[in-house]
Amino acid sequence: MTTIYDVARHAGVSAATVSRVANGRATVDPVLAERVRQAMSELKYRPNAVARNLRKSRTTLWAVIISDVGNPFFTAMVRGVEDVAQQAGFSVVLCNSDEDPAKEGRYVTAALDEQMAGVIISPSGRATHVNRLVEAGVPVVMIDRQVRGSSVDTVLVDNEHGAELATAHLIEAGYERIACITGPRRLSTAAQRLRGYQRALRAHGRAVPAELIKYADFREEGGYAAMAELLRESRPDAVFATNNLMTVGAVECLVDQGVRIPEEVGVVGFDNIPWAHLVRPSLTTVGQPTYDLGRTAALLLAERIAEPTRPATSVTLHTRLHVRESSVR
Amino acid sequence: MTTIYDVARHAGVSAATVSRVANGRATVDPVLAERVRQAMSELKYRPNAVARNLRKSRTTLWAVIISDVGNPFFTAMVRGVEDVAQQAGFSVVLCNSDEDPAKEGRYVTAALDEQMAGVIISPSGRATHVNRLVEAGVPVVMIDRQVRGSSVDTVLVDNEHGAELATAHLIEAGYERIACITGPRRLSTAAQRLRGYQRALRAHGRAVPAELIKYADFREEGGYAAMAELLRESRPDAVFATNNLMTVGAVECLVDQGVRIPEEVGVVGFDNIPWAHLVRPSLTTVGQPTYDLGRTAALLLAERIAEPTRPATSVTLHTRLHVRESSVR
DNA sequence: GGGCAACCAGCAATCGATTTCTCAGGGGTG
DNA sequence: CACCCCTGAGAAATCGATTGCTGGTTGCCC
Repeated sequence: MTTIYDVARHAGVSAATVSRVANGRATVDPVLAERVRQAMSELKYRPNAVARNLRKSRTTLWAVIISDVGNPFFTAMVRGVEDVAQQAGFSVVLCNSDEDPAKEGRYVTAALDEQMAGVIISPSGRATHVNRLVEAGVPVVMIDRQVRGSSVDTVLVDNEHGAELATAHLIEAGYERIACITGPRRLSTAAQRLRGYQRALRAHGRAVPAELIKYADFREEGGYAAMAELLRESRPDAVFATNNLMTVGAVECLVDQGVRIPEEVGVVGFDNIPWAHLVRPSLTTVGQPTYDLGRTAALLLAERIAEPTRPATSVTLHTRLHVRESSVR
Repeated sequence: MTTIYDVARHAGVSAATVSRVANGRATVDPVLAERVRQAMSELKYRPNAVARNLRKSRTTLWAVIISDVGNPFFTAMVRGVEDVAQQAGFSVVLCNSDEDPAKEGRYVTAALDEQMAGVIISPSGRATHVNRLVEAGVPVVMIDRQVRGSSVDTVLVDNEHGAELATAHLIEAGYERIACITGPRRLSTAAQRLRGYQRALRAHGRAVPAELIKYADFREEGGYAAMAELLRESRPDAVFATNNLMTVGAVECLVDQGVRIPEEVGVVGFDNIPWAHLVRPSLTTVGQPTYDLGRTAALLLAERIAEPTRPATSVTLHTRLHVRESSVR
């Protein structure tokens, strides 16, 4: 590999001058600068990023810690992050925590050790890991989920409102026993969407029967199992599932058991489901602006890096109900 | 941040000794070692990975360069890579080339600058970028696609065979005018799958009419457009699409135009399609062992890092035809 | 008891770029 | 004409960890 010293020798200047030229510092004689540029291109010089990182004690990498790379919701988000990062001169390290706080912790540690320039995290539990980053002075943005006890930039959607719309829609479509399959209690999205569901029921003068609420794991299997339990125990005539994978699981269960959608059971899911319109019946969903969620988080992170002391802001983006066949009988 | 010198001072030893303890070198007196460990935990010492990287001139990061994070095929693969990487003590940087050689080139440059320990790449075009890595001595594994003119470890599936099975299945199901929507000519997967299609036709004594072959872009829109053209120009009664997104696009087009599947047009797609069984009619696909593709590539990369001079190997995994409703009338 | 080997800790060099400090030289001003 | 200021380039320190080399100590054997 050619180093800055090789270039310096070749151009007949010192390494300091080469560095100055490479970084666009103004204080270099144009003639010398040209000679340096010449040498750089002749030797195909590329600065060693690791050495630069050590000296500057900061890299050009962002860590994006999400809980499931297999979930299209998160990858769409990552795409938004990546596009902004690229623009701003950062690369994105994607980390998959699998909803496991220990794994999340390991990635946070790695982000600290590697001196990442910033972290975008969809926290899978308590505030501990996020706080470690904050305490170390690493710029952080929380995305999709929030966690109590940390004041950091946050990008969310109006979960409660979206869930309320979805549930109200089912009520207005004439369903009576509307169940809710929600996610792990520790996740803010699960809690908020459940709250929206409850609020809609109350607003329509309905009871909120505990047996119609199931806590699952935000995965396909969990949705399937929860739906199976519901069918066995309390025979709902509609179900609101609080994320995409659980919606798919619930539908699978209904199909397997020969329950007709939407005639016997109406279905609404939170999150976009890729090709929701190809599934028969097509699925009614609460759509989220996933890409923009990522974009916004990335923009916030870039701003925080530029201006580390400014107060934390929280951005809420809007969801939209897409009514399709699965909820209209 | 506490450095190795802080620990050394606190434990009353030299930095060298701390380093040796931290790296588990045997040549340290157990008493001293214990004192060092004590000091490390008291000061919450974490070695600075960047400094270590500089000294060792190599990191613990792998770059995985794929052409579409939005495609579940690639993310499933990444998951396989990640699990192995984690085990072997590496972190994964996910890079999205978007099928754009220029963007791919930028990521390769970044991988070189950052001294990544290895690269897994699904090359989007010519050999140039892969060769830059090889020439720089960076361990590389090609995945999913191959590129001529580079001898590097490769993990593929039996594309031609899978395509042949798919096409033969359509022939045996009684379809007469079987079209093929394939991907960009420069991609080996597109070429091989097309070849399998042609071979199956010939093996059954069929002509291979040029008007039934469309080249598209491996994306949903491309599949849609190609299907629309086919319907307009040459009225096929079946279609074989060579990747998942184009299959979805083709089906959308058929649905939009009110063409019944499988009665009027039979459909088989290459690649798994998430929830293929929920789509009505459920889609017949050539399934690939995506997770294992990633796993295998990661294992090869780990081996090559351990033993850089061994000859390049090429692993071919097997596809499997999943017959569902869309191809049986 | 002396000599030699083995062991082990520390010094100092090193990785490659950045940046502070220093100093030379040119130009301007009194 | 002398002095000062300013510009710009180079020398050297620095970031934090690793590692070859050196030399002191201990232990074993004759």
